[in-house]
Amino acid sequence: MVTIWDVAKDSKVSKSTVSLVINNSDAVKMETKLRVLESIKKLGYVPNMAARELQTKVKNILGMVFLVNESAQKSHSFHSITETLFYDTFSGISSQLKDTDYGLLSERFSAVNQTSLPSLIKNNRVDGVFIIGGLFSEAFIKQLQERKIPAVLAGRYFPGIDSVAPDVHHAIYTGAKYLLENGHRNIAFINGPEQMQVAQQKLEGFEKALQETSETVMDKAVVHTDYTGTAGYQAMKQIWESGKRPDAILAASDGIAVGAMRYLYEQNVRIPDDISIMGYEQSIISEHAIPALTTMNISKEQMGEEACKMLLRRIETPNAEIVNHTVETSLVIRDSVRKR
Amino acid sequence: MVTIWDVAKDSKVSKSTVSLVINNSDAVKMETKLRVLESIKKLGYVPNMAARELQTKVKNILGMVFLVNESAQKSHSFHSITETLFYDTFSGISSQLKDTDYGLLSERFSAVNQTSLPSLIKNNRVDGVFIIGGLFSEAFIKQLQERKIPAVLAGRYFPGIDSVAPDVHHAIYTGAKYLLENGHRNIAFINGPEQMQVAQQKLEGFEKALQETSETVMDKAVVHTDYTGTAGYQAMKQIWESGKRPDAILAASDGIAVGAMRYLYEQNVRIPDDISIMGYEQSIISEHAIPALTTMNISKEQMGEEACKMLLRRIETPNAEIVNHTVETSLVIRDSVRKR
DNA sequence: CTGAAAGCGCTTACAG
DNA sequence: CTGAAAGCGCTTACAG
Repeated sequence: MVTIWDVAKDSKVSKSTVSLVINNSDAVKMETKLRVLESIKKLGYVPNMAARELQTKVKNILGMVFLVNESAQKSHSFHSITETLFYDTFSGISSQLKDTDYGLLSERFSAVNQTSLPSLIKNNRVDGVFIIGGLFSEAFIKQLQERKIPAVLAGRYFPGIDSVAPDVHHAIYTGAKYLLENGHRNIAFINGPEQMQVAQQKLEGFEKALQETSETVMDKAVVHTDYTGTAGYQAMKQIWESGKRPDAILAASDGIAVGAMRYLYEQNVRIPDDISIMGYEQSIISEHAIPALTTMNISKEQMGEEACKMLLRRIETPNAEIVNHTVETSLVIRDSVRKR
Repeated sequence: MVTIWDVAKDSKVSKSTVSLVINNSDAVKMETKLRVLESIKKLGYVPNMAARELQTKVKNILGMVFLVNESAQKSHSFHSITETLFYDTFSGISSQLKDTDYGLLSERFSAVNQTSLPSLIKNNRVDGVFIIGGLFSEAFIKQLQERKIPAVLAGRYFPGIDSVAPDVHHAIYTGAKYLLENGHRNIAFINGPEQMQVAQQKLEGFEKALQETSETVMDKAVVHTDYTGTAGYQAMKQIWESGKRPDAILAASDGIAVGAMRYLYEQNVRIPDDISIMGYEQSIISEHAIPALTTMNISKEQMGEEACKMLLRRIETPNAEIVNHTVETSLVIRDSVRKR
């Protein structure tokens, strides 16, 4: 292995000088610098990260903790809710890290039922960490804070810690509004699990949109379920069998939406001819649904980018004020909603 | 930060002894060992990876290079082919790494048009590397080999280097066979890009199945296209407009299948009543398609697991013989194929 | 502007 | 079974 010492010898300077050159110090005469750079290239020298870290304490590695369910079910079955959050956020972070020296270390971790920390953090392998997804408990966050490791949450807000999350309330509001604008007055809202804070925000967004409509809404139905295809299917079935005939469905996730579409398909109800449907998340399945699903884009990739900027900032200035960032959402109009 | 020295002081032994304990040497008296372990727990000592690496040269980090298209398009649009390969392989590798000390460093990299290596490798940050996906050139593999870094390919075979890949030929053969068994005799095969080796294997698998049928196949159509939804849509359109009316479609990817389904949907052709369709890959979109898509499971997660075992083995014994592993594929029967 | 020296926190022969 | 010592490849004051 070629070391700083080999470079020093080759360019006839001391190790110190080589080090200064590597670290782009301007305290080196241009002539010397060039000579050293020459040797570096000639010898194919690559700095040893471990040696550097031992001195500087900076690892140049960020951690990405992807929160998953304890029950390690098949990653993308019809029952799954993880969908493409991981990949999208990863892409966002990656693109932001492209021109830095940081590497990205990833770990799947279940943070709901346990108070321990990901080994990434426990073993001190990262300078800072992204927590992806909402599947964490308060205890987990407390642990994280005690560790005093720079961290930012991506996907869910939590007080007292940096976070980036979509404006859930506004997103659902926008979706509902769109349905209303298209003449739908009998809307069924298939929401997420009632006990989750996010579901509450979604409900409020939905209600707000309805209230702003001057014409009275004829009917509405709100049902709570999981964010999965199967759950959406069951919820739709329940609505249908209860005799309700909404003219539009607002789903709290693309998974739910597609599940509902499946049920309607089986009942020979045509979308959007007989009923309009609107998803939430802009995941891969919304784009590939038939008909293509109109949905809300919650900018997961952008969330990753933003999270990355925030973490880098936090590492630089550990005591800066906590920031809770909200990411823009937008309507993605495709083929599942029709004017009534 | 608490170091080995603090532990040594606390348990009244030398640093050497503490080091031996940490590394599970059996050359330490049980009594001493216990005392040291006690101190470690008490002080919350965590070994400094950098210092260890500086000595041992092992980083305990594996790299995962995810091959992407140069044209950095939206990660999961209807035009995308990456789909869930990344996440599935990652899951497989992760589960295999769970009980080891290895961390997993990831990087997106475009390896088709350039001969440089991922920075993961260039900067010497990993002990070994997974190359995920088939989007690499021969030059890339050469570079990799010159580096002499332990590496295994996941998703595509290449001579002279460890690899895990599905048995493409057999998978498509099985799919075609299934269509045949269901009485279909007029099958259109929408294959991947003609110049890709994989597409060639797929074609052979398809042809083989047809040849084995004693009854003569009435008609068949083979068209080549990209592995995307839009490409599948266009290919189906082309077939349809040419006047062909196959009774079954065999698609070389779930993306293609769903694209074709979209076109058929627009033509008011019912699946599977009027036409059967079969995908390939068992990606998230096949499970969520309406009707749910019958497809071939190419065991991406298992591929990740296998790749992981292979890489670990390769790191242990660098000179062992090259192995090219083939992973089992299986038919996933859902709702898009009907007996004729 | 450049060099000598100390030290980061470990591991690993080598003595005893 | 345990300790003293060297050394891994860097960075960083400190001299000059």
